[in-house]
Amino acid sequence: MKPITLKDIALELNISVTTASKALKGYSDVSDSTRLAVLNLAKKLNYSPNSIAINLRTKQTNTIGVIIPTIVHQFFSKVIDGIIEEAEKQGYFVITLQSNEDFEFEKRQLQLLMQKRVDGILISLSNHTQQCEHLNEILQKGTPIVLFDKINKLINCSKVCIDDQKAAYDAVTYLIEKGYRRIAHFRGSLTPQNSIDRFLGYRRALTEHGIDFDPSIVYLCDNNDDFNDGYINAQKLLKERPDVDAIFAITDLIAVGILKCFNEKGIKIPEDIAVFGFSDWFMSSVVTPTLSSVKQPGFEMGRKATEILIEEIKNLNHKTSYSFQNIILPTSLVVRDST
Amino acid sequence: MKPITLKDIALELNISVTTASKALKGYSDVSDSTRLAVLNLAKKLNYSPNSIAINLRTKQTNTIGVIIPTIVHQFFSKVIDGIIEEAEKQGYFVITLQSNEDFEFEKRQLQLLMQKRVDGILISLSNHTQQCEHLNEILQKGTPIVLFDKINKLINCSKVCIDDQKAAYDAVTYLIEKGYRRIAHFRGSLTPQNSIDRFLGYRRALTEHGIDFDPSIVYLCDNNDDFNDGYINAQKLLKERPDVDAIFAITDLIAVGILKCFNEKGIKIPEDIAVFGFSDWFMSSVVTPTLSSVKQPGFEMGRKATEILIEEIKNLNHKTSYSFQNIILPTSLVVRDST
DNA sequence: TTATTTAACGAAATCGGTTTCGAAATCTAC
DNA sequence: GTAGATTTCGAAACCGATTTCGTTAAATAA
Repeated sequence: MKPITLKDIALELNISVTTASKALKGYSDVSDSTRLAVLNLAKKLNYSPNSIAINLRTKQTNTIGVIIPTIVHQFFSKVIDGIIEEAEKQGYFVITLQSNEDFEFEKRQLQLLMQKRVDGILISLSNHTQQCEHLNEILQKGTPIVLFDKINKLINCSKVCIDDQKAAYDAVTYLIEKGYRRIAHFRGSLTPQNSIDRFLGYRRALTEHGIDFDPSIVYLCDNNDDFNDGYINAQKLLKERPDVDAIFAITDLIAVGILKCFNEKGIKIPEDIAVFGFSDWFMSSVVTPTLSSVKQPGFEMGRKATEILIEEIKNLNHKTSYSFQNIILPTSLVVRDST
Repeated sequence: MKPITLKDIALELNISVTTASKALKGYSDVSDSTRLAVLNLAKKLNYSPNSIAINLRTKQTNTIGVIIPTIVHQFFSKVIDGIIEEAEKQGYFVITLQSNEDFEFEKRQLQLLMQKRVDGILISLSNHTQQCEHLNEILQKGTPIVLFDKINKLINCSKVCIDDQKAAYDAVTYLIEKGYRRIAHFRGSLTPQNSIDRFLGYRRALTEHGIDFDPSIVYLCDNNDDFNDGYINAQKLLKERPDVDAIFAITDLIAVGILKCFNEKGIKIPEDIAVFGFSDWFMSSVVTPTLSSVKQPGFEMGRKATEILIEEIKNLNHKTSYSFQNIILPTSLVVRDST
């Protein structure tokens, strides 16, 4: 019932706890005979060192904390997958918390992780996070943070993300090259950086290809991940602007909402109107018609962010200096039937 | 840079660490003046007790471990959501690991969690887990385990799951009542209990409604979550058994694979053939036609399993006895256009 | 005045390891 | 045979908090 401790081993072999510890850790000032005896008994008793005791002494928990807006989300679950895989490879555990896109919640979760004394933190900011004092405080305390996906350029730490503006630019450029001219944008809420960047990429693609930017065909979807927002705005667009021949949507969920509306109204995709999504959820490959989308490397983003974070943790331990990294992961277009 | 400790507070106030600790924990043998001084200084310095030190002394980590086959899976991410929410409410952290449906991996992950000294473990068994010694060992050591979703009845611990057989029975009964007679089953691999149970429910529904069970229209999908398995077997079925008028699929992913095949071949759903899925993924509400499915309460399953686990942890701490619980959560049918 | 509470505090042990430092015992060299 | 080196070990401090137990001084009771 009670876990085996070094004391048990020492007692059994009539040696000190010190010697038992040294034997297991390969110190040279232990005779071969005692070392062997300790090793054998440890194996026999299935001894496993109390990691909490080690944590206390080394001030390391081998644990990293992750905060994401929500876990029930294809993209974020892929990120978590990448995080867990890389962390495990390097001997770290992962504690996941959700911010529910709420700034106060996010602050609280960071507090909890700090109390838990995690070695480092990975975070994708909530859409309502404008200030960054709560993150700077933690950085000052010497706990490394790596931002991913939804980042804030003002925070002085490593970051892993995609180039949202370029990705959007590429998608819209593709539509233009396909011959579409009246391209609407179903944008996300106004404050998040990636929502802004995708909009900017959309606008730049238009202007650079000699198409006037028309703000009246930019529809606002307050919630990036609510397919009803896509559905409802699609109805609106049909009434208001029948001249639109393509839509670039901020997310696949919005795009799928659009598809549903069009399917119900008997509007042909992509003949009457084309639809381009963003994120390449699995769903997009099975809806009708299959949805063109921007492929976002979720797994790799999680993996890379974790790699950088653990690197920084180790550098801090060895007191070697390092500089922050700013990784932009490549995206690509997945062209399907909807365009 | 360095976290504030009790020692810092004691030093500053010229009192002992003991008194500082007592002041913070509300002991009565501390004068009001010193108590106030400690409390004020603690707040001023933003003192937060070192949880690792407390963990070491109390032998509690306030952390639970979770092992699931894969996190990139709508059902499991909902379960995790429920787990995290309930755990957080009760002051626990959650460490998530994946077994990748591999028995050896599962064993290893359990070892890791035990080394980490988690207070309890939640696990959904991999499809290749037949033996249960690795779990019994842990239970003997006094670490509570709660099985969920993919359980093993032979393991003596609490369990939270659905009645797969009844859920399948209900779905197939619905099809029969709708007038379908030649109902095929796209079953999952042969060993997992829920795969077996859903098959048994299917068969029982047929026989109890006077329809002969025909093993030649039971198609094997080795991987429950590979929609290609559904796609390929659907092609096979079209060639071999054009008389089939409905399919009950083991998962939504398989069902969506079937839909894709039928859509491509121009087969009308549900007129020519109906399709019923299982799990009610979000995807099912947006494919064409929308897919009827069995609603599986993922969030509630995670929440309830966590509630039971923490209850057991607390009972163990207080040395009060308790008995294992066996919770069967209700399922329901979500009827859509595919039937 | 003496005996007995009571209030307020701190030394020390504890949790389970790690690491420094010193000591004893054995061995080598001259 | 003795000085110095080597081998092997363990006492003690430490990580940071908790808790038991004992001590001192003041307050109360007899």
